[in-house]
Amino acid sequence: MVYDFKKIETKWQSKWEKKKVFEVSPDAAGTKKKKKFYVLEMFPYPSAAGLHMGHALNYTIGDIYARFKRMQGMNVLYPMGYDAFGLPAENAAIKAGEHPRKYTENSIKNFVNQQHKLGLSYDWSKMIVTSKPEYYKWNQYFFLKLYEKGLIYRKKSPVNWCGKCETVLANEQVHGGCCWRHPETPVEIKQLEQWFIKTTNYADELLDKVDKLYWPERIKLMQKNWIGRSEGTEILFEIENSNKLSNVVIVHGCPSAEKAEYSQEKRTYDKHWIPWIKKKLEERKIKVFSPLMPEAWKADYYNWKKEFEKNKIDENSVLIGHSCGCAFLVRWLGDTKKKIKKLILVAPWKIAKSGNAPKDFYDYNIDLGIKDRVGEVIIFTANNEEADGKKSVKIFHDSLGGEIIELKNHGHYTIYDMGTGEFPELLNEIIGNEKWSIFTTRPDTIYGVTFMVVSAQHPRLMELVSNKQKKEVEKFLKKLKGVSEKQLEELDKEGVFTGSYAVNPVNNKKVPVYAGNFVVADYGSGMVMAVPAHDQRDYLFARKYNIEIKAVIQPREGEIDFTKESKAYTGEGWLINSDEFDEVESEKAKEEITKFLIKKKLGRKVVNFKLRDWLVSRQRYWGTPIPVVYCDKCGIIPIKESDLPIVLPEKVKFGKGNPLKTNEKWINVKCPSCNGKAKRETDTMDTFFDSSWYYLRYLDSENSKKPFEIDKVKYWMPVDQYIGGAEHATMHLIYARFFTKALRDLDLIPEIDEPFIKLFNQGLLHGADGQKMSKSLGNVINPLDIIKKYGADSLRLALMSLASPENDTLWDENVLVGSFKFLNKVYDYFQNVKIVKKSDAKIESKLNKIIKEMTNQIENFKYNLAIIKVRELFNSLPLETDRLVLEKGLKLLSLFCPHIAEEMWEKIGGVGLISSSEWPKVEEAKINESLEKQEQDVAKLVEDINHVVKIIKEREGKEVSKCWVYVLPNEKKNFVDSVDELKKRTGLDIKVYAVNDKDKYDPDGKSKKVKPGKPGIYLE
RNA sequence: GCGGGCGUGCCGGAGUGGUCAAACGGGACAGACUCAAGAUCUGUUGCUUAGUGCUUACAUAGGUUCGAAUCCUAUCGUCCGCACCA
Repeated sequence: MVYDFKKIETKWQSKWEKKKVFEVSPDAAGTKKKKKFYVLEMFPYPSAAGLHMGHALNYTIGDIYARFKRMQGMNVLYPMGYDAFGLPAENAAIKAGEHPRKYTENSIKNFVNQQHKLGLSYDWSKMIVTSKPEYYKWNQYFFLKLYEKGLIYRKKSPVNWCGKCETVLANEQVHGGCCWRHPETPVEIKQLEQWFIKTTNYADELLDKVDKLYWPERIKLMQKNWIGRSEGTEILFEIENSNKLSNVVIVHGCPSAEKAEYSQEKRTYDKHWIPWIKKKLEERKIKVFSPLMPEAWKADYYNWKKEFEKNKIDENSVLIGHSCGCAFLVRWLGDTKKKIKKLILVAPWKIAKSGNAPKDFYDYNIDLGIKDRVGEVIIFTANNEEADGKKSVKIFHDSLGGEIIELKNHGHYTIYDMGTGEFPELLNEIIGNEKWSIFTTRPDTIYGVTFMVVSAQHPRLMELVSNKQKKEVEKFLKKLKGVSEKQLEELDKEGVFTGSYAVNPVNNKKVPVYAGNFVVADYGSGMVMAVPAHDQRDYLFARKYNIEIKAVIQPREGEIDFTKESKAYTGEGWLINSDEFDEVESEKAKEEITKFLIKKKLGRKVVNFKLRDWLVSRQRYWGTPIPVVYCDKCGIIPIKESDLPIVLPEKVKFGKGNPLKTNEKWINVKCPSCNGKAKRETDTMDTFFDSSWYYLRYLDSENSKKPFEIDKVKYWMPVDQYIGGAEHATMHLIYARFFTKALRDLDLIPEIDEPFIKLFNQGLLHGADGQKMSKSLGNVINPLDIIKKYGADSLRLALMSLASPENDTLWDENVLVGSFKFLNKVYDYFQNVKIVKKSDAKIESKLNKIIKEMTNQIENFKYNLAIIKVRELFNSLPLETDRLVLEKGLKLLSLFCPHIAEEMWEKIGGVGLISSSEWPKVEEAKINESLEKQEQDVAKLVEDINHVVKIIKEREGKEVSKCWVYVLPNEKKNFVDSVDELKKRTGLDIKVYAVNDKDKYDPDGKSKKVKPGKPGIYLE
């Protein structure tokens, strides 16, 4: 007979739902006294394929825990939701020719249905779906908050571009140089303007607090490695750039009105810092022009242009503008599409109403292509600049990027503001930028520097390249582009000479600067000092290009001789060839050389992190729109909070790339600031943004006024038990931890530092063949098929008995069948059991012992062991048992197999639902160990001795008279005290030794066989 | 390359100093029930001359200990994470 699991399971699933058994709230009657407990599983990414076995495993683990905590009397929040945005849905939808929203909704429906069938005890009233405006509105809200706080910024940066996805990938989404979704597609490096979140601001806290978490050690380790803190020294190297700038052209601003003294001869209106800078540059034999613009106070662009173009401008020119001169230069650069080396804007102005030049001089659109043609952009401004000046800085910066330098009390940079015509900061920008910093953890090897390497991906690489080497470098870069990143990893260390030299600050030695393929552009400064004698990478590079290898660390033992050695010496030792630091121990030399450099203002101690800022822009449709607009006049303007949410347009045309970009209707908006023409940002957010705070939204999922009520956060947070796969060890868990801290500092949530106190990682479930479950291998087991054939209870039981949940395991059909058989047995038992008044003491003892063990095991996720105990219990229950024992036994089973437990509970007349019943308490008094334990004492020993004496006599016909007894040290006393009795009862001369006694006599090695409660006996 | 995990009987897997020839499940074998099969139940499942037995066994080789599957060292195999982070 097979029990009707189908009927039972649907019956109880609908009862639970109807009675809202699992719904909770922080203020419900009677729950105030209860302790809260928040159980959370990593929410799934809904796909049309539906639930897979890994999901089933994960959720069963969480469900058992939630049921356990509930029965223990806690107010348990156990919610479920869907991480519904993202590329795969968009791609799948495109492929299927339907809208991603529809695709996602269908997938979710399917998931919900399947999760119900598993008997999971979620509070469905709290369900969230991240692709709904009611959810992502708050993404946009948080984005604005973070932006306000300065935690979000835009930066042009080399990004990982996947040609298949047609979007940018986070560093974390690049695996082995390829897209994580398309392992065969190598990632290209593109330079794009991107939104970043300053996760690095929290690097220290993220690292420090890892230790406070009750997480699996390996996950903590992965987090630490990911954050990758390393202490070292930053050292300034002067670069002798052979690529001298060709000329400098300075454009002055315009005066408010014509005055008599504005003459060519007197040049009054450019008399700020311009004469001084001109003089300084000429001293250095740098060609400088500062044209005097015709009718400066009228500022006609075309007249100015004519005058300005009398100067020859080329790729090595530096252009400097002051005030409205900046407006001129930027317009001119857009107009002529000229390439230049550097653009310096001093106190720029672009606001027509307050500028001195006519309106049309300012009102033009900035060409966004300028930043690609200008090597470097620097903007000087001041803390006490006028508001419109500051606004202008923002407008220029939004379009041109570059660096903003804010000096104190420089106002509008007139001679009246500054009180002097001297402007050394500017001079420095023109000629003195040739100092590059590098990061090293080995300052002790600085005397061994024989070359420098700058990353081939470095944005400022070309500044270092001399005209002579230009072709070589470009050839090298082209070659690099040709190989995929994947190959690049296996590639030799390669590079090319840039034509520049660096000067070693400790001994003024000139060393060549190479561009290399093995230097990471965005770690440290993107340039390294190379010490081939003591760094393996540098060593290989030096060998390849025949660069000098200079040993500066002498090992404590032996010598190194690079005519013989084939690898660098990276160990410790004492210094050689290092001037005054000779013979200093390398560890000590790190300190001393750093101190020396600090003193000379050429270095400082720094901490570097591997953690990068989080790139959140995605060029795809199916995500949260980033809530900003681009205004021609105002630059980047965030959308007003009251205008949220920015809803994704429903009608979209999918073709190449981001369909938002071509949606004219959606893109064109009015600027929230000036009401002028503006365009929407078309990038959407990385879906990790959604999952970084979803655990907070569950607490108040219906709230339309706020992302959540703060009181609810206070009550429920932090998550007490988080459950999910190790695949999220770095990305999701870092972002979510960052988010919690950022929201805390924005005062949006109370003082909660960490979102997930405890984390449990379930192991991977492999196919029966030991391979990953995958369609192509044909070893996928669909949970729904199993439920149909054996029922959810059997599936849950089998999944939990396969192995310890934290370990990887293999799917085993036999275990499933065994589980099913067991449940049938249980069912049969309850059909036949006779309920009596009192149970056997042995059973009571066993039950209580099992309750005790199981409570512990479940608390620690040792579900597989707990199940063994349940089986043991039911296998030993006699057909006559009392109600209490049966009820308690069923409660133990109910965590794993809730449906059959409810059914049997009802059958024997249990009160209410077993799901809402109380977890059985251990009655210690009923545990009677002696019922099971075998005693070992003196009497038993006598018996054993006599037995052996008898055997020896029978076998060998020998009489024995002496006996050595060996016992464990801690048992010795008991036997030594009874020596007389032993002698009397055996008639032998008995000596008792502890096994570690030195003077024992034991030719047979019997003492080695001694175990607790089992002495070794040697007879003679 | 760096970091982490794992390696147990025919199989899946417990066990992390002694009560371990090793839980529990599956399989296999034998028995009971049955005309028979299935289901169910019981027993056996390292070797053994049956002994308080074993120059037997927890990847391999050493070591620590009275005693090691368990601790240490090295090696091999395997899986995972990061990957040129200076």
